[in-house]
Amino acid sequence: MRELQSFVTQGRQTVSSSALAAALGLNGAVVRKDLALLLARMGGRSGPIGQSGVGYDCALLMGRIREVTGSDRQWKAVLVGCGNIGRALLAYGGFDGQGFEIVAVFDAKRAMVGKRLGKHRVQAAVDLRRSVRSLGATIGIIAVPREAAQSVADDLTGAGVQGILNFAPMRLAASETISVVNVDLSVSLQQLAFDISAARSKPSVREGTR
Amino acid sequence: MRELQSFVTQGRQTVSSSALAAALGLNGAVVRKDLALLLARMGGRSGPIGQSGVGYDCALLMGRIREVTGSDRQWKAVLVGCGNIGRALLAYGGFDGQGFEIVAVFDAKRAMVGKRLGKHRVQAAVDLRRSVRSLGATIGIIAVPREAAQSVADDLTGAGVQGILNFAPMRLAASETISVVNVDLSVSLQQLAFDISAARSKPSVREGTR
DNA sequence: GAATGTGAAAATATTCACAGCG
DNA sequence: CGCTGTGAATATTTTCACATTC
Repeated sequence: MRELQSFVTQGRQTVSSSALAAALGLNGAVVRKDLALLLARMGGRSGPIGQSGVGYDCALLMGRIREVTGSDRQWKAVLVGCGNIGRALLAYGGFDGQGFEIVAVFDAKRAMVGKRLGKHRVQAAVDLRRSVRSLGATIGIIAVPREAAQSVADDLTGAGVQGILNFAPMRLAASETISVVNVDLSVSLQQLAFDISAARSKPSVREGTR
Repeated sequence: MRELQSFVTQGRQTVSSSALAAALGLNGAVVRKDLALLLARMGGRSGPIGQSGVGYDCALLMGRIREVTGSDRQWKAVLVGCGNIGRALLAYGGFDGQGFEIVAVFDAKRAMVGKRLGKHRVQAAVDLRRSVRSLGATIGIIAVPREAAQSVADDLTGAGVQGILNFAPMRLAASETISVVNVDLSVSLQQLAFDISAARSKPSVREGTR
């Protein structure tokens, strides 16, 4: 999506699989196949999306990708924990543009409850279930210390969220019906240390998003 | 490493590949093969690490993994950008225990320079190259806005870091000799949205660390 | 001419299954 | 016996290559 956007920004109407691939450090066939596979997920028929001899219409392709990845919907998320990471998330801002909105903020600490953070008033963690339901939030963001994370995850699950973005450095035990994505700083740092070490022995590159 | 640690905490001396696999939601053979492959990276001979009929010695295995992943070394990192994410990283703390230490903090904003954040005094971004060299830092952490990220990456590269942990929402163009790990909030959220959407159509679980 | 979509081929990864060891 | 280490068997992913379309 980012590369597509940058092509659009450059004023391009269409882009070829190989141009995209070059920008991403991939093989053109990968892009074509991934696109075909991804779009095949779109329930019914969406038909071929590229045009022989021309490439892909950037705007059209972006729309289809948004659709199939769920980025076309509006996702309501609740943030649990407003320590440093929580506040960083609130300040991050880049969510709205992507269809994500933080609709409530919770914290277990008495001292935090009632405080204002941006446009949010911090609520007591006790009210989490009720609040999530009444707001219709579908995503929970866990930004609490490790010790509290599992219990928050259980509360979120009980409240009926469909997915959890977990910043606590642990694997959550969660129902099969819930999607969990972990963002873990120490894992990322260790990944980097490993990549650096590996690069010393073998002269090949490694890059990835965690 | 986390699962191993938790087995140790539970008082276990040894652990079998299948016990580890169960904790990680994997197949025992995967664990054995990964371990064999990972330890094979250890330049010379390290010999078999598990014991037939018993399993793996947790402490020994952890040591070997640390060694091969570079977690046994002490990594010095410089943090560039002390907005919300930067400050969250500083407050995170969990680094020292893992062999990572933030040895300097930089920011481009005049108003920030000279301020104290924890035990660090924020330095002017202009001094980055000199400072990185004199401190012998090997990792750079980019926590600046997207617009500034590439230029910071170039500075870090010029200063001779071996790897970059990038929190800016973009792909950095970097020399092949530098390892880059990206941590991207909007990508993680989109991943979650996709997983949720996918779970609605296909009844399979998806979980991952980003 | 340029570039897609996709079978077929090659490369990787995962799983099975079992000989061998303590 | 319980469990590792690993060949062999599967399955999946990646790449190639080309007929087809605009």
